[in-house]
Amino acid sequence: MKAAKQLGYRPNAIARSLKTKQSRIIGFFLSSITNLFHARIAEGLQEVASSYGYNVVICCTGLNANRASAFGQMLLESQAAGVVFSVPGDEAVIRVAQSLLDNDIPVVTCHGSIRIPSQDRIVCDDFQGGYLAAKHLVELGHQRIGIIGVKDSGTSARRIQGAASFLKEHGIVPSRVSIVEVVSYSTESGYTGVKLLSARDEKPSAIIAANDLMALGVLECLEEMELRVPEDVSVIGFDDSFAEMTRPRLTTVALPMYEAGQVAAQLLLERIEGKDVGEERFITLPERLVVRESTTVYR
Amino acid sequence: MKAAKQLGYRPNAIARSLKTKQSRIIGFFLSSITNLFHARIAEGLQEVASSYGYNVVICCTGLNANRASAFGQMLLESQAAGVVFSVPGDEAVIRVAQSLLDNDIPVVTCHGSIRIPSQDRIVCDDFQGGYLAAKHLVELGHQRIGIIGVKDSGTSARRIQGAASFLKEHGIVPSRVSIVEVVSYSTESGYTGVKLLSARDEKPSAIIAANDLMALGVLECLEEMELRVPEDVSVIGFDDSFAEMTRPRLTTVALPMYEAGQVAAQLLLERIEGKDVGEERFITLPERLVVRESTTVYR
DNA sequence: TTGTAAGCGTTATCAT
DNA sequence: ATGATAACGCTTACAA
Repeated sequence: MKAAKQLGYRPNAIARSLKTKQSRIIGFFLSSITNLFHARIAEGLQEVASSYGYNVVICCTGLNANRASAFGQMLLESQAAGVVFSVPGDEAVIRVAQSLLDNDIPVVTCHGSIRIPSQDRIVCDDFQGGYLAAKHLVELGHQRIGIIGVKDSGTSARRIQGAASFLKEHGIVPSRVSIVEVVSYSTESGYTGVKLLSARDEKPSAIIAANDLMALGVLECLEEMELRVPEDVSVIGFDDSFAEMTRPRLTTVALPMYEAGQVAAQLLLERIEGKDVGEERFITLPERLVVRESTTVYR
Repeated sequence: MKAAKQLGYRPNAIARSLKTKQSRIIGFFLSSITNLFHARIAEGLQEVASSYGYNVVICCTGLNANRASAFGQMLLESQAAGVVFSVPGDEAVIRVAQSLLDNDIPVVTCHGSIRIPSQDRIVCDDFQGGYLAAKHLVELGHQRIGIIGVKDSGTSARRIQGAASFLKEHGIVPSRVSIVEVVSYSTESGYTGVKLLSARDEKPSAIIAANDLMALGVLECLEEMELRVPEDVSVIGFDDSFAEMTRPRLTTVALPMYEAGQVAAQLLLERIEGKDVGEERFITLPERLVVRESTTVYR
């Protein structure tokens, strides 16, 4: 040992990997690291991965099938220890995940499509998030609630269900809650959502938008209609992405992405190290209400 | 070849690396991937790296010395092909970069501290960015310009120099440009910057803030003072981070971070593949003005 | 052109 | 306990 230290000996991880038939690389599939959402997952993932001596290599697919396949190929050739997916369930991605699994490489999805074959899954509790949002509004005295959801989005649907569930349980009369659906998670959609809502009989005193981007559009439309936020109508978003940057600052439901990344690493590492965990595990993480300036008591 | 295909042969990258004494891993040092700035670099870096068959592993130091050293160790043991630094020049980081270099692993900095030993460096042209901002304002007819810089920041200083340089060249009388310095790149600092500016004799009709976060604070303070943006005063930021999200949307100077990441990869790859490039290369990338809603013609 | 063998730096097995 | 040896899957140099 003394001689080793004197000579500045450093073990060669490559040689070790050749013998053990496994590198200490964890692949992370995401569409773009530029997305705050995925960046938070990546950070949590890398934190616990590196505390265990594993490295995470980012695989930004840009939703491109060829790129996804190339990453899969590379991960296979590099004898990756495990991989986590945080992407939509495209054909190519599904094939990649399957071939990884076929080669005994553990796979978990973190906020990824249910269509991706994987051993463990981590998701956020959308239902509870919606529930929280509605609860907040009702506690502030609001009775007429508008909800802007996104068509064909499971996440949006679950958020709406959660909100509707709370509203029903607490005696808010169904005719006073208006639900409209728009086509995408965008500022423009939030804007048109408000237009749709104001065409209804009951004008809401509070609006739940399916994410922050849409809430921004809501803010904009409301200003044009000369309604003040929060004095005239309260607004709440989801994600806690840039909610600190809007004026008024957005009240929003925050998603525990950093924690999700950590949990993903933990579960993956257990599989990698060969722990005898059960079959498929399904972890759902609680969401959290962040109250800022866009909501206030009714009247 | 036919047999290989039939049997589903896949070359083993580990074995190859053992022989060639070099893995196809590129390390990327950054404080946090959650920072849009670095995320953009990472994306550019990864894009060209993977087109050459290299993988990038993210090393989020959180500005922590131990973590930085651990990543350095790991990169050495993994026989990393090269590494790029995009972090401040702390003691530990400097030591890491030096030991990498000592082991013949190419190192480049991309928007990193000048104190970090490295073969090539990529930076954005702060001076030209400041120049562009001032030019835009003057072309809109503004004559009384306020500039809010950040103390002890080289970037901020260069931006101010660039702006001042344009102003001087184009006959704006020096007494009409007010420069104040605040302590940090934050919303609060932007806010106090405006207070400082309005204590001066010449009230500016346009304000240049050292980044978008500060510009947001400027917007806020101006609103409190019942000055409209852009009708009463024009505001311009730097970075193009969340400039699309403010109301009014911020005119800002965008930094080519994605491109910087691509260039970093290119230069690094040239070194890795043993091309005979010169000594230290110093690339400075042009910035770009993005005109949105917070600036308009004077009066 | 095709084939054979040595060696990269570990880990694991087997004698000592 | 300690030490020698084979094997991991590739690349490369050299021989046929």
